[in-house]
Amino acid sequence: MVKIVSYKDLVDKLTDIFCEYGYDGTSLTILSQNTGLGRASLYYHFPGGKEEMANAVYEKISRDFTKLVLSPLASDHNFPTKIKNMLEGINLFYNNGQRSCLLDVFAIGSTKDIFNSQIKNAALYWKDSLVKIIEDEGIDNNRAIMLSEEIIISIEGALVFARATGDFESFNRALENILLTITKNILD
Amino acid sequence: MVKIVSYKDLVDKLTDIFCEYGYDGTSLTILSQNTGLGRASLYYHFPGGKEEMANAVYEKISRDFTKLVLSPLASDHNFPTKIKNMLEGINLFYNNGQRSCLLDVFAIGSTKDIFNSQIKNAALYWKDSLVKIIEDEGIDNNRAIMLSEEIIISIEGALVFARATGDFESFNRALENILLTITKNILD
DNA sequence: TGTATAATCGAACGATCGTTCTATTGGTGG
DNA sequence: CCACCAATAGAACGATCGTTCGATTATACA
Repeated sequence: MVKIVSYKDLVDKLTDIFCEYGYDGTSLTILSQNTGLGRASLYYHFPGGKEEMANAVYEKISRDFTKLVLSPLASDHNFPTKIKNMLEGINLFYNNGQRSCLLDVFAIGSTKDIFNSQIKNAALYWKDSLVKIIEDEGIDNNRAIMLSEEIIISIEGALVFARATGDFESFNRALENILLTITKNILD
Repeated sequence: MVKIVSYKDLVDKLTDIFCEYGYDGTSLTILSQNTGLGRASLYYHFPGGKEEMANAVYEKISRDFTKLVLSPLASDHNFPTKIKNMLEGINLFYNNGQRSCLLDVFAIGSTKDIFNSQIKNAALYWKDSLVKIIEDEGIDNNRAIMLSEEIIISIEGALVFARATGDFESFNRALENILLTITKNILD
């Protein structure tokens, strides 16, 4: 186990734990054992307890998503490069498809109502960003919306499929396939 | 609330509850309140307790999935009809995309290890069924595999996207789009 | 080196967990 | 009408939940 020596390490570890057990399935005992910190020590860093830990994890992955997935779309590279960089960011964010639970953890159980609107906003912002750069390539709005949804759907579906089957190489294949399909559809 | 008058009604209700709260998030108190049955009464029907209830729910949705999604693929209709019937089954199974949690509930938390292999088998069997009927249309194996994965990925992704955004009409649009794309790709 | 404070910990709290016990109700066949 | 059993429910069990307390150790600065 990687030794925890900083607050960042701690949040990283908490992320792994919540992903593995889910929010409701993660007990303070599990958190204590897997971090190596006593229960009271966890409350020293997060006075708000389990909910504050989940918030810290959510904020971390929210920042990661913005940095790795959204910011490439806002760069001034050409269209294929934007998509390519986004897909590479996706691969990093989801750890080659092996970390598909990031969304599920917060979309299920006690945390559902808390994070629902934030997840919705993130999904819609992602979609709008895609629509925008596709329209910039001369595609009309309706078709840009359709293509954008197809991209996101393919990515999320590839995650679900990879986890369900345990075939994580299918995730990389799916990402490559998306790049081929979208550039072909746009730049025909 | 629909009154529970049979064992089937009870399992249906349990399915709704587990979907809403997740396995770990579903307490006996919640189960008792939402079914209208006392805690001990639930144990009369399910001596194995919470885990047996989850098993009953899983077996129910497993039967539903076989009946609604898999059996259309094994029918003796022509190819487009098979796909069309499967997609209609998907729409019923997932309740117009509003019940996307069916898989997630069992793929996360305490139930993960129990149902992992069964979920994997179901996903692979689904894929193999698709590969088989696509090959029957004269498509070579590699391309049939690719197309099959694309279909499943699009369906699962559409579920995730619809739930994340709350836009459940997008689910129906995605299903229609799959039907168009696949029949066009196969019967060109 | 002494001291303030950051960081840790085990123990214990009340509440709730899943489960079981004992008793009571409702319907059905003799 | 009674006897039997399916089905119900409330109360209580030990265990674990998330949380808090009091006290101890490590660290950094004067």
